[in-house]
Amino acid sequence: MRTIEKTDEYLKAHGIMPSYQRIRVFDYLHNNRNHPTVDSIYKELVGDIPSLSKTTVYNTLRLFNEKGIILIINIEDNESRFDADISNHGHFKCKECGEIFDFDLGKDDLHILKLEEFSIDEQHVYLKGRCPKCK
Amino acid sequence: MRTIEKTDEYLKAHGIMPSYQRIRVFDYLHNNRNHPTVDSIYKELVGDIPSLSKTTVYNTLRLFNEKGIILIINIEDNESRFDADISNHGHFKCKECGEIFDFDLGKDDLHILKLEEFSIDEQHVYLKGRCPKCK
DNA sequence: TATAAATTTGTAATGATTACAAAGTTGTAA
DNA sequence: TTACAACTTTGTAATCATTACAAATTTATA
Repeated sequence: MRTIEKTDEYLKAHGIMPSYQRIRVFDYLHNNRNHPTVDSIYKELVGDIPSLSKTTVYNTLRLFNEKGIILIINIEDNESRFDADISNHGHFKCKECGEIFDFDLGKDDLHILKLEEFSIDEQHVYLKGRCPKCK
Repeated sequence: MRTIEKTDEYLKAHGIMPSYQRIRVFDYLHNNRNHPTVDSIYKELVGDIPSLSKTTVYNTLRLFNEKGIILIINIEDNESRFDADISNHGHFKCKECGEIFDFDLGKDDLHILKLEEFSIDEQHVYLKGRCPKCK
């Protein structure tokens, strides 16, 4: 479990003022790698922070993404998911159980060779199918 | 320009009853490879088909996707786009001009090697950045 | 302490998508 | 041809994630 002190420094180092709500949202993402939605983050935290507003969760996640400390995962068309793991990796969603799995992306990035004239900021790789358990 | 007769046969061959609306929606997608949204498809066709309903466009596109003759592109989080090119390719969106470019995907699919236990139905690769013109 | 700036909060608006039922169309069998 | 069933289209209303906005609260600064 990441301590409050460490998150405090981490947010400051990325130009984010470490308010209590922001620290709690980041800690939740850091400790829960199951790619939660806004709603699940809110529902989990509002028990501890009764005053918490869903708008604050939205604002906070947008800020985190702008500052580059989280990724937004749009593997579903109706709801965004969030990931504190900002390393270069892809996501697999099982159509049966709904779970989302991480997987490494080769460093080769063959397709980028064909896009030399383009400058690439973001890369999203989404796979869908059945996981080993559901197959 | 694809003729109505050819589209008629193509839809039938994929188990889709070729109504006039379905033919027109498919022809539009086939002839316009700029990854249109529901709204732009609707706005374009309703001039020719005054009775057209946006619900029909939604229903038609969902059916086409279920039958495997179009792809749904969710490179944007707020609106889906549609593509009659069902070959294995990725999409690049320019953050400046908004245009979406196609690019080939290597057949190697390195990352899939690490997912041998998973069965993969769909693969989506979305890149974002600046296109050559806007860079 | 006082004041300005930043953050949080609740409510209302937005907008894409879906649900649903009525109306219209097409196919089929007698 | 006619009647009936199945399918398709249409319009309206509902859904639901997200955003806009302004008031309230908290924090930073002088």
